[in-house]
Amino acid sequence: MIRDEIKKLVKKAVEENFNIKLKEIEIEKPKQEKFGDYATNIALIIAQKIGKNSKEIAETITQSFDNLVTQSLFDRIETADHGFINFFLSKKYLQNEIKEILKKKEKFGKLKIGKGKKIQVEFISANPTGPLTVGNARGGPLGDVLANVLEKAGFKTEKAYYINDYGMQILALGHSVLKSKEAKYQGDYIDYLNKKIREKDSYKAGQEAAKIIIEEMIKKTTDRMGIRYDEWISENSFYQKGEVDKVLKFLKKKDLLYEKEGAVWFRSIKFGDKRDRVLVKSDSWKTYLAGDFALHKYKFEKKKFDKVINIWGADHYGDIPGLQAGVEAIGHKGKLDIILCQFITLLEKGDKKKMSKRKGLYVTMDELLDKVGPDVTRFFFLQKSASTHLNFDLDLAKEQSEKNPVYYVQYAYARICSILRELKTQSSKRKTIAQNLKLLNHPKELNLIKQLIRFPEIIEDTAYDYQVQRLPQYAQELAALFHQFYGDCRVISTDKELTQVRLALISAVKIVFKNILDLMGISAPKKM
RNA sequence: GUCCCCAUGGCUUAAUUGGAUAGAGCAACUGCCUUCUAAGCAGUAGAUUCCAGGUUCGAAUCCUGGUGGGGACACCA
Repeated sequence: MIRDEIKKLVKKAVEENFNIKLKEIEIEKPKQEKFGDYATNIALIIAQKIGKNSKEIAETITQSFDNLVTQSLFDRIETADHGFINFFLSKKYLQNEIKEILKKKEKFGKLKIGKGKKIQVEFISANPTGPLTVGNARGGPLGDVLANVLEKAGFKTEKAYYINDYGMQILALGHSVLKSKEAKYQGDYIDYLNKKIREKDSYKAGQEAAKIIIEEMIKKTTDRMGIRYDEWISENSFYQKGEVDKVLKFLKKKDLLYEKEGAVWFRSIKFGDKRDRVLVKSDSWKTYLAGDFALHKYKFEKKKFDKVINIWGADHYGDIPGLQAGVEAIGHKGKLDIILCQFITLLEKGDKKKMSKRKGLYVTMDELLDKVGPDVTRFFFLQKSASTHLNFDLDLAKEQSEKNPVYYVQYAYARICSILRELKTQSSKRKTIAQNLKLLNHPKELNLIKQLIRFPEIIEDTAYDYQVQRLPQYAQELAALFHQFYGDCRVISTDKELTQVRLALISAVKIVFKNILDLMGISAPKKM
């Protein structure tokens, strides 16, 4: 990655010229072309530290790069007004990168950040008490794509769905299925389950119902969304295997449990929590948190994940300290990251209503998939950061689907395929890797290459900060640059050499499109 | 009451985590199809980034105080 190269160069230059040790250097992509392809603000940052003018510092650093310009990596390196240092990549460097991409193909962008490390992303994990709604499935595309990105970054990655098939909501489901007085859930699926289930015991009926809901409803929906889980983990299985009791015993040994008012409490205050948490209620049922401890012990010890990412709804915000305390207590501090997804507010005839399964007030993911299809659905959710509060209106989603940017991206891909088909009919044998890459001189061509070489940076940044919306954004930018190129530069022409290098260029663009679409789990149509 | 998240053109939103002139899409308006797909391209218009202070070379981003919306404060999950 050229960005890494620049990072190293700047770091070295600063350390040599100013005798400062630096941890990390930010190399950014300036918004404006005139500020170069890459830029660093390092001079402004160290100016205060060493009490010198930032512009002077920048100039000193820039001067130490003089020999590099001749190495043909950069056309020029400039210092700007405030002390920014701007790097302008050379044409030669850009042209040669095409070869690199054609050689690596689908492995282009593959990094080694996570080499030798196992990571798990757990997402959706909605209670098995009804169909998936657009609310609780919001984390689906996010988690799925985050896991894909981490895999690309070199981690050994797994995707998991945790099934809460133990506890009061299962009992409530059972009551609902049996149509007893304590029924809480309603809907057609409850009627269906009522007919199907013979079991008369409420809790057992609830467990049976949960199993059916997972198998016949939730799994089908996640399949339709294009999500393939590596593991469906049952909470109840931890009880059956005695794993929950084991964790409790372990904590007791460490003197982290105590009894109060007939319940068993966990001393989470010891780990920075504001209050202690109940693990065993006075009615002897275990709480959700107790199961979660067993779950995370399983994740870290049995499955040996070095890092676990859980994607939760914002309503679980209050549970974070308790779980983090537990993770620390069982000896895995710092290995758990939790991403909170903000809520989706349902707009119904202009009124805002919080979705509620119990009230039967929700839009199911299946409805959305029926109306707009999986590609639009995924793109729609991927574009929005997890912290965005979203107003959701099915009609608006429908309207937006018709003009969804996903088609813009897919259309670019289809156009490339179309050109490649056309070329195939014209000549059967053509070398893909061109010799005359220096013919790629048009600004639209160079801009396109600049975007291509950013692809690995997108993977790197997202692997660190989990901001998945960067992917659809990148894809749109790439598509825009391709469409512009398409407008100005004909690929197929009478100039055979030019045709050949442009063929190489669009082949590289195709590779990157395929890469990014695969990461997002969105189809790459050869025709539209 | 305490804590968390959010507020960006008419709408949906982004901003490389403090960087240079706030970037897209939709909607509106003007051009462009006898040449590889017009689901496209080129262009116009539209923003005091909720308000008021503060921190500094520099703020949508950080701090303080408000306003508005969502969420959490259980022996529910």
